[in-house]
Amino acid sequence: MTGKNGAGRRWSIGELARASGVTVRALRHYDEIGLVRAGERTASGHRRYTAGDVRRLYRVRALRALGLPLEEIREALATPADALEAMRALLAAQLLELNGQAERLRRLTEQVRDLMQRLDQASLPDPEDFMTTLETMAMLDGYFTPEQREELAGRRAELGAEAVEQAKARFAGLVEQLLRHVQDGTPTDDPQVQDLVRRWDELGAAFHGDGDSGEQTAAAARRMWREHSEELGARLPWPAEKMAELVAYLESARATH
Amino acid sequence: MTGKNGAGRRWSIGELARASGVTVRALRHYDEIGLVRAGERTASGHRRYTAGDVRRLYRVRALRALGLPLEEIREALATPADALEAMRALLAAQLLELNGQAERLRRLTEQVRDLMQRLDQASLPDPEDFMTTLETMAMLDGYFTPEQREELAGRRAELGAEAVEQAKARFAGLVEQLLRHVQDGTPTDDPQVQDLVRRWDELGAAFHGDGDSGEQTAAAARRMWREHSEELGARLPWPAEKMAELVAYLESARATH
DNA sequence: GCTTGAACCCGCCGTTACGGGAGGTCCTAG
DNA sequence: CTAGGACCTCCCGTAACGGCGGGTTCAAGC
Repeated sequence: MTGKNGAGRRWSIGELARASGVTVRALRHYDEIGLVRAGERTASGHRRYTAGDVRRLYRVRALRALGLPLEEIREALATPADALEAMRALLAAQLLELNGQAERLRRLTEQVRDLMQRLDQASLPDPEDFMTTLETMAMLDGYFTPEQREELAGRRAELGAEAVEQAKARFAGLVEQLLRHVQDGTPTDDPQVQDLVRRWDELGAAFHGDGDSGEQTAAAARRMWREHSEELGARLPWPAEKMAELVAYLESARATH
Repeated sequence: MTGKNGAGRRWSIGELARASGVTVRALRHYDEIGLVRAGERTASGHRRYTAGDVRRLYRVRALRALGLPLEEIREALATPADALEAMRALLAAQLLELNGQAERLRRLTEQVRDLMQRLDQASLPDPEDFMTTLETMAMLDGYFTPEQREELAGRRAELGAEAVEQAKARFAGLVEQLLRHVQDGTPTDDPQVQDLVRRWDELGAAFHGDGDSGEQTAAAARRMWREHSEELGARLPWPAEKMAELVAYLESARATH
């Protein structure tokens, strides 16, 4: 009787907008990018949407509500055969994507919470301290993977605050002694120096962990020190250039096996 | 001795990019929007970053890594006094934001998973069926709040698949009987009609739930039927215009108390 | 001093999914 | 016949840069 597209209701863009809850602007956008075309136009150019167009719009909206980008929706709807298979693939991919996003969100939330905790409990009086913490965080970002950062944070929590303070004190002692050797020009293969370096590395290992992943973390830390000794040194009670020398001295000492 | 800004190292934009891991383009962008300005320029216009600029960059990167928009970072860093309080507020707001995003992600994931399940277990052979499901989902979106959708899904799961099928069958019976009354022109206050309407509403209540929230859900459903009887009716084994009439008939019957 | 390749400059277009506005045309009711 | 909606087509703006193109400038080697 009636041809496939000949008869049936038509919707103006405004009517369709009201019926579907999509804005007129968005409908025009979908038309423009060819996602949901108005099947017909009046002589004067007004859009006329057919029932088929309306159904397509609803499909698009459903997939959009799942968070899919318009481009992927178009591709999925463009597959006439194997439509179900395409959908399965699309949804599976989206599920992966969402899981990834959830994971990133989890990490971010964790970091923000951690930072707030430091703000609340740690050094109350000095804004500079906190700012410096921020700066250091950004540096760490470039060198450690998220997993490594998580491990480091976990290990610090595990050791406890007083153990960390104790380690810092021991670290300060090592720095003082080593700086004196640097000053005196003691050769790096001197047994005393080697012993100090060994204790330094052991101290670090408590934070980096052991085994292969611990070694990678330690390597990342060394690389960071090598490339940023100035900035990192500025936070310590010794002059930055001294720290740079010290880092070079340490590397040299380690190189002598 | 040396003035506050007179001495000290300067970084070219490329050096700073390599040292910080930020791209040259991003650095120029930060400069352009006034977020991290190069404190100096050479006579020919090349950017020279001072140590202060570098520190500011690291702060910005740290806050950016927490997901904060550049505009908020600028505002937070612009607060000289009360910097810590500003940080606290900033992070607290960000935590709320992240929680909101996580919640939306959870909902999306839930929906995608649900849809995949339908794809896998339900009507395998017909792509049209699934597409129609999609279309219906988009309609529901406009009428039910996320909470209502969740409740509806929960109640359906709770009732079980066979109970849902049984309800559908009873629903079909009611439609047949009511359509006959519409055909015959039975007045809507006829006791038989009123009884059918009562049974109809009871059937719906099993899905909508009871109490105030159930009534709101039911009202949303009625509104949807009123405004979309054509499209929804197209999925049922009765002609769409018959369903539109039926909806009007039902409304009239309910209006006669 | 000159050349040359790398580094740097600025300005502009593109990305997503539309929002919003300008300026003009069309439709329908009174 | 006129008023006021509804509709049309450009076009700019969004966030945070990426990536051109075309033109200086710098630093090192000869």
